[in-house]
Parts: sequence; C-alpha cells; structure tokens
Amino acid sequence: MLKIYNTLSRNKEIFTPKVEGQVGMYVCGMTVYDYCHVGHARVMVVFDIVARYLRYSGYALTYVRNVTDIDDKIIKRANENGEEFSALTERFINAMHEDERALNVLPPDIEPKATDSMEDMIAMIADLISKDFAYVGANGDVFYAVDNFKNYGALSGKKLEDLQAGERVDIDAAKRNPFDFVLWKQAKADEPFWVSPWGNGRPGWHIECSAMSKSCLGNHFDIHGGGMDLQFPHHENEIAQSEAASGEKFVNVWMHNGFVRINEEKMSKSLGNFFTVREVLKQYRPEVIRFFVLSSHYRSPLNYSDEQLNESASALTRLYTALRELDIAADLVQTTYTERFKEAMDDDFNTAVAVAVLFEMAREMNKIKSTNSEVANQLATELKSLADVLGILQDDPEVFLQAGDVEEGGVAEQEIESLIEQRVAAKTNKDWALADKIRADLKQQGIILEDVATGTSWRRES
RNA sequence: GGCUACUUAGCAAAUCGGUUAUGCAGUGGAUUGCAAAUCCAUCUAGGGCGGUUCGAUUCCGCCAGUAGCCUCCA
Repeated sequence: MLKIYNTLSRNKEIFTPKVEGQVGMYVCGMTVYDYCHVGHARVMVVFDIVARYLRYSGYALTYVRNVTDIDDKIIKRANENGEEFSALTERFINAMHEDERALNVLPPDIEPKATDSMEDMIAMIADLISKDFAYVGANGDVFYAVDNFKNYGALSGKKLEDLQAGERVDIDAAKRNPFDFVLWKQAKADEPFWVSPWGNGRPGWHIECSAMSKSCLGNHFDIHGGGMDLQFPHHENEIAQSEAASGEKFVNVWMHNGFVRINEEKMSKSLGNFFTVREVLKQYRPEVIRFFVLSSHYRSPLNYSDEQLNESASALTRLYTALRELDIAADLVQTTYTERFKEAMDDDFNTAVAVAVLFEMAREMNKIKSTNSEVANQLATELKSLADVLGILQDDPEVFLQAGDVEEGGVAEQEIESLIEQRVAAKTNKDWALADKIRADLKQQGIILEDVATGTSWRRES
C-alpha cells in the first residue's frame, strides 16, 4: 500500500488515485535560460523514480512536466545575447533533454511549453476576471486578488497578515494587495508579446502551470510535484488560480523534493554556487549522479561534494561487481527481497532503504556465487529488475567497471589485455617480480587487476 | 519578526518504543604466491535538559544549533 507525504496535510497519506488504477501527475519543470544544474537533476531523477515506481505498481500514469519558455529572465538573457528568445529557449531545451537522457531519466508523457498554451492562459485569466478573482490594475497589468480566495496560504502554512507585506516585496501602487500577483503583464517596447483582451503582453509565471495542468490533466488531478522552493508562492498561487477558476479541488497530493546543498547552503542560480549537470558529467559518470540522488530520501537535503560522489561511485562498483559473471537470462523469481524493496518504496519512496535491500542481495550473491550459480543467477535477475525501478544497474557489469576516458590518458583495452597475458605467463613461470610489476604499473594508471577463479579480470578505478 | 523542517557512530544515510540497517572508511581473520575482489567477525551512534513509560534514539515539552520559505528559484 503506497503512502505519500502530502505537503498540504503535512502527513504521509495512503495514496488513492482519483480514478482507480490511473494517475495524473504534474511536475513543474525548468525555466530554460541556462543549463540544468545538479538541483534540477534532482527533480528530474526524483520524479522519474516516482513515475517508474507508480508504473511498476501497476498504475496507468500520465506524467506531465512543463517547460517555462517565456519569462523575464529569458527575455533578459536573450537580449544580452542579442538573439531571439525562442532561439535561446530551443537551445536550452535541447540541452536539458541531453542531460535528461544522460541521467537515464525517462521523458514525461507530455511536455507542454508555455508559449504553446497562450490561449488556455488567456481563457483562464478571463474566467478569473469574470468571477472577480482578478482585476486590471492601474498600469494595465492583470492581477490576481488574493484577498478574494479564502484558502490562500493553506499549502505553505502562511497567513496573509504574517507575510509582512513590503518588507521584501516592493509595494506596487497598481496592486490592491501587495501579495496580488501578476497574471498578464503588458509588453514593453522590444519585448516579445501575445495579443490579449488586456493588450499585448505575456503571462505571469504562475498562470502558466495552472493552464497547462488543466489542459493536460483536467481541473482536478492526483499528484503535483516540484522543488520545495516552489511551495510558496508558486504552488500556492496555482491553487488560488485553479480552484477559483474551476470551483473544484485542484490537486490531491503535493510532493516537494529537498534541495541540493553545497557547504550546507542551497545550490541555486542566484547564489551562484551551482554545478551544471554537464560540468559534473565530465568528472563522474551519469549513473553515479543518479545513485547520489537516490542515496538519501527525496525530501531530505542532499549535500553535494566530491567525497559523496566518490562514495556513490564505490557503492555502484560494489553492486556491479556482484553482478559480474552472473547470467540475467534466468526467469524472474521474486523473493522476500522484492517484498522488502516494495515496502521501502511504498513508504513515501524511501530509496535509501530500497538501495540497502539491493546491497543485501549483492552480499548474498557474492556468498553463493561459486557454490550455487543457479540461485545466484536468479538473485542477479531479481536485483536487476528492482534496480530498473530506480533506473540504475542496467549496464553490462564489465562495461561499467571498465569504462573510462581513454582519450584523457587512460590505457587502451588492447594494451591492458596484452599486459594481462604477459602477466599470466610470468605467473606460470613463477616470476612474481615481473607479475607484480605489471600489476603495479597498471595500478599507477588506474587499472586494477583481480585474479579470480576463471583468470584475471580488470576494472578501472572508480 | 512570522512560518516550516532538521540534529543518528570517522563520513554518508535509514528504520524503529525493548531485537545486526545499509554503504564507504578502520581493525582482526579466512582466501590469495603477494595483492585485489569476496566472505566472516568487530570498534565507533542518536545535540542538551526535563517529562510520559517497566523501558526512549524513537512519544511530549523546553533550550541550543543548522537549513529553508516569507522576492526569481527545482
């Protein structure tokens, strides 16, 4: 029985989809004006695993993750670059998809773009005005009237009177309440615009998600996710817009993932303390980053450091080593390990415990590998099928263990094989000095030799 | 100032009112020509002060520290 922590109730709740066997999930995606950093990678990986596990559990899932491809930052960046905003966003959407594929994140079923959803947004804004939840301000912008939505603040646990208006938000004379937020913004000269009943302009950020989720999943759906920082004001505003417009409940379960931190501080664009996914991929393999994300619970903070990434690499090496020399072809037999894995995942997607189960399987495989290869193969098959739910361990073990950068000074495979042959000959002659020298020389170059029953195998140091 | 979380051994990270988490690292042993890998054993825990309880790391309260939100942010 799947339980999910719902930010709205601040409790783990038994998950019951609106329609039995079917799930609609919407996740706030990226604003595409720059490369994805590790924090974005966490969102992609976390909700990829949620999606995989929902499907593994038998739900027919519709997974929607939007792209915000118009907003102030995009316009600013495009102007700085002297290019069309659409050229900029196209480039970064492609880059995002590259990162996604690298991290073995399966694409969402629907990936709506804000700029393709203008009609839906304009219709929703008009609806909100007609229902008196929105008004045209003195400057011509359209604002949402937060005072008219009685549950405003329910998700983030904030009360309007506590929000200390004006302390950090500039009081805008055009607004009735400083917390009213913009739904439609008048275009300045040289800015891209769309035609609307309120003049040429562009939508506010929050209305984009309300409109896109409605058009993809309807007024009321099961799960809405995103980073913790979106809880307020973004998701709060989405609720205000969507529920005011439809008169229905908007979302059953709100899921928010924790931040990636560096030195105990949130990784973010504005602090400038971020690593992009492509930067990190130069140093670590994609699966290492994925494992790093999985190694803690999705709501906990995750500290980014070389130490942690290296540890993730070691852990993966252990799992792949256990799979080495085993056959995956055997029929899948589900043991109590599968039960325990599911139990962990059913408990609010506890990937840390799920991974611990995989390690226990690995230990048992190592133990019986040489005495009972049939059972070992069965376990390997089970392990791999469970790992697939987490999106890891799907490579051939030898490929994973031997992969490396030959271009960056690594030793070529052929050379390694030939040195191994020389060493085998030396061993036969009991020329231990030569055998050890070959092994030591290779170790210097990051190649580890292991003499196993079947001969000598090698791997690159992780 | 308001609100929300978190605080576990050398590091990371879970579970749990009484029973080995798990991984990396350390120590001892098995194995090996020697290693590596692997297996076995093992050392390090639960911020501080109170309370509830036969018993609390686990529940409650207070204190301290850390992070986040209250502006764009995943």
